[in-house]
Amino acid sequence: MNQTLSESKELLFNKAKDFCEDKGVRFTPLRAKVYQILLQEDASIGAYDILDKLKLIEDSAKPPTVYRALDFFLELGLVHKVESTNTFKACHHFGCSHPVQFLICDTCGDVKEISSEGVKETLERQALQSNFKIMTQTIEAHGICNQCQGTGIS
Amino acid sequence: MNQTLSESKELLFNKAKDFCEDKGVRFTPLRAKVYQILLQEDASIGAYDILDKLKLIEDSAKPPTVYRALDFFLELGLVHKVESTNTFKACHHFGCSHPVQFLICDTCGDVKEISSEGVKETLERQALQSNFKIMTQTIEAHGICNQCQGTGIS
DNA sequence: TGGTATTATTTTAAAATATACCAACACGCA
DNA sequence: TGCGTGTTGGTATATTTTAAAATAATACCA
Repeated sequence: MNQTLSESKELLFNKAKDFCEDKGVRFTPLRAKVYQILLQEDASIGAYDILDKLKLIEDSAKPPTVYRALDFFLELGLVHKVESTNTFKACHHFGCSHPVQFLICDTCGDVKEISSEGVKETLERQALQSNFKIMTQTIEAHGICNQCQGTGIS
Repeated sequence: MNQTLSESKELLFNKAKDFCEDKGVRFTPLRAKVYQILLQEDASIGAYDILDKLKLIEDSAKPPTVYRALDFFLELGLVHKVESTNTFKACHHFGCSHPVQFLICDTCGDVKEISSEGVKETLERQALQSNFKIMTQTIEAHGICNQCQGTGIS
């Protein structure tokens, strides 16, 4: 099947499929296609970019096609939304509950997901000072990734 | 002039005006009106809600009118954008350089801006482990504010 | 295997958010 | 006064997201 995916991503694809089946929700062919498109990206990707790619293999695809699939995955935690760019990214370690933070390179577009308990807890502690009870966190850093910083020393 | 603003907000309004004049940029009547609308809100407010309010006193207002004013204030740091809701909020302590985090109450809509160096630095430290150089941070917590949590004990 | 309930998909449409572009005007300065 | 820059006006359009209704597919149970 997923010949366009690297081996590690194919593993993730199968893990996602199993995850859905375990939960009793359906990993349909359409959802599979959307998920595969998401997996192909190291950057995060916009809904309409997904749509363009999807249309190549699924002529009937329309905006709601993509958004419904995205909603499905977002709900399950298999995909995250990057709020500051209105884009989406497959999560590489779903299943386990974990905090989410993104490092977004404004030079190459790459989006790295990190998962720091410390960051999450620091914000929680801070919120507690206002007696604010946090349900969800959106934490996104924009900047320059390792690759895009020259490695020269002087 | 600003009869609809409380005293503290009128102070802020004047501070913003002075801030612009000091910087040599123009705090025009149109911008003043948009800023006033922003100040009136404790919640954050969407661009089109601003537009609706602006139209009441400025018939010619169109979407670009609002976005231009918003861009102006965003650039100066007088207004922040809440990325997770596509809304905007006047900053209550511009001028001094400070980190920005938002506590967004999903019950009443209130948006509280906090400014924790600790949160900022914790994320920075975390990013450094990936050798990622942060330029800007988007940190937004959704949850329930103090007011909206019952105060009952049992 | 057939019936039924549920869930997914298709399709059309539109709402909500944001920008591009060009012309006209106004203000600050030479 | 005239020039240049910045601001506003106005039209149009792009982008992102959701609504709603009809149809189709699937799971599940008897």
